[in-house]
Amino acid sequence: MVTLRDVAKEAGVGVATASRALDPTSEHVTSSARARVLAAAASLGYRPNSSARATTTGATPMVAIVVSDIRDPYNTELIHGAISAARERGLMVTITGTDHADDDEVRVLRTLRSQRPRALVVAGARGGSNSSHAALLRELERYEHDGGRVVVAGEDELPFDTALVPRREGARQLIVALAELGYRSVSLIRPDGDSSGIRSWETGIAEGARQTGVLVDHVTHLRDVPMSRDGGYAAASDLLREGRREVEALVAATDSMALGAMAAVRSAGLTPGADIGVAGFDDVVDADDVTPGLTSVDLSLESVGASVVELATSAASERRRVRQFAARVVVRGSTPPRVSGIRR
Amino acid sequence: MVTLRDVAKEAGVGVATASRALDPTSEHVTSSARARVLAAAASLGYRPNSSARATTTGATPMVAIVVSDIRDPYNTELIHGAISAARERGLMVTITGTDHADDDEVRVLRTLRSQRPRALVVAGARGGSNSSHAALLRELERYEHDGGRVVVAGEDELPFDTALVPRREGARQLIVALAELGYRSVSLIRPDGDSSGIRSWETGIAEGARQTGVLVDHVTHLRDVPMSRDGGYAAASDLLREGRREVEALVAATDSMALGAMAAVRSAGLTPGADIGVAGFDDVVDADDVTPGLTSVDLSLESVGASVVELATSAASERRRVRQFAARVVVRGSTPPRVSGIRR
DNA sequence: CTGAAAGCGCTTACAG
DNA sequence: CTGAAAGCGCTTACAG
Repeated sequence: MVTLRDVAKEAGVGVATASRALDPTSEHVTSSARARVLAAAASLGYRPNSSARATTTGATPMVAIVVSDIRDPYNTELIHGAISAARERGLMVTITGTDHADDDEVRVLRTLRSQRPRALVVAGARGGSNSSHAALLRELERYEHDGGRVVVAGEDELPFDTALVPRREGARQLIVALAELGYRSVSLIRPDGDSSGIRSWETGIAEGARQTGVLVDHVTHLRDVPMSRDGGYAAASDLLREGRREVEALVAATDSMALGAMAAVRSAGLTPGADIGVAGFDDVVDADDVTPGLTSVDLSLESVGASVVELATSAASERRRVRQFAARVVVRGSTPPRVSGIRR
Repeated sequence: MVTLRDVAKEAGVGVATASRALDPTSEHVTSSARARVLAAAASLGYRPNSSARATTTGATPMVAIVVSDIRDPYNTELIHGAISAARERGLMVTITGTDHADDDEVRVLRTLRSQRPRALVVAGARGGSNSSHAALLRELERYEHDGGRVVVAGEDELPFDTALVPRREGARQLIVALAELGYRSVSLIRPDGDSSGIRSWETGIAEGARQTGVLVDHVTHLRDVPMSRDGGYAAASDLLREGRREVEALVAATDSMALGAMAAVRSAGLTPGADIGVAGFDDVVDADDVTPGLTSVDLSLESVGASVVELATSAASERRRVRQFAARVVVRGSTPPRVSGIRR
């Protein structure tokens, strides 16, 4: 491996000068010295050893992102925004998946501390026990205490700089949009367990309901269902079997649950959209590819991802910063206009 | 930050002993010394500085993966396999996206060399010019020459250890499956441009055709279409407009193109499946969520991802290793059985 | 088995 | 502006 020493020798300067010449922000170099060093570096194919640089300066050019599952398009969208923003700043992004295990998250964080990343990004809404929450918090605080930066992407639930996913606002807008389409009564399809993301969504739904007068059936599902396509299918099946035909639309907490609900509607011999509206949340599935297209809410996840990197790299501020983003309802065929509560 | 020195002092041993005690593979430590060091490390919350370790040993605990677009489920599946395998080995995975720009890939690789990752994984089939291919190859060889490992995930087109995505075999099996379902004549929907991935797919299709006697219409599309849903829509629309009604199925190079093709079939007033079969490739979309479900080919991408890490971490072998994986056709409603060429 | 010492490749006061 | 030197936090022969 060619080292700074080699470059310095080749350029006929000391290693200190070579180091300065290679640092674009350093001004204490004659331009001729800089030119010679740059030429030497190029001809030798020199690449600074960033580990060595990191042990000297204490700062790594990495931002570490912890997500539950890297296959989830929700996370992927966010990560994509982060990678682009990181690249603009000459940083690398490291991804770790916890596979949904809460305690694993703590373990992963501990491992990550070895890396001394410039910032640790925790993505996704937390649910789960208070004890795991406390353990997580302790680990993150320890990290910040050691001079690292912690940034949260998702909910406003941890005392660090946060890029907020606009779930509440998005859910509110969705109900408003449905009201404008003529829906007067909807039923929620949601996973069980208590996650902050779901809470935000419900809060937004309730706000929209209050604002528009839309009736929201906060039915407790007959069985516990997971946040997945199958969960949506199960919950919607139960609901339809109960025969709550006064419900004009199923409003699901995620797109995948909504897709499951659509399948359930079909299994019940009904047509999604025409007979009963279905709406999702997140707009990450290729909602145009299902039939009918799925009405959903775009949560600006790419911007959230970019913001996370911006927060991580900007000068630490004395007070906690919280970034807001816009949500946007995307109406598609799964929620056609209704005329005064009567099926079209 | 607490350092090894602090741990050693706390445990009442020298820093060398502390280092050995913390290394599970080192045997030259009394178990009592080790116990004291471990206790000290735990109570101090010590985490080894992996940059420092890396500058000492020259080896980083990172595997860097370069993909075109991190949002592509194809890549995501592969990355997920890699992350899991990496975690088992105590390694981290770094992701970089090139956003499909070939020369960007070279630039990214150059940046990555600074990181000195244990291995560089290049994922995805290459297309493009010979010049960019040459530049890429040069960069990778330089990296290997410096003692790094290069692993390719995708096609057999670069002279490094390779985990092969079973495109050829998968395409062959698909045609065989279609033949068994009664299809006698299919038309290909493929993107233009010349990529090794598409070439493999076509080779497999041709093999299947030879084996089964299925007629493959290697029609050149009327216009250039991209490898996307819209591309599939455009190509299929042209084809249907031409009125090649003797074609019994559209076989697309990717799932997204197939979804576009399905939409085109519908726009033409036909029903996908019942009137004309549609098949995709990769099985990464939630093919169950479209109606009818999309017949596709599972390419074992998660295994490919895991294999990449295995190749990257196993002892370097004097000869190049190529790993093979199985493909599996998943038949769904978009290709119902046909009775002797007559529509059911 | 153990510790002092050298060395990994950088950066950055410190004196010229 | 420039270079010799110290130091970042580790690991690992080298002598006990």
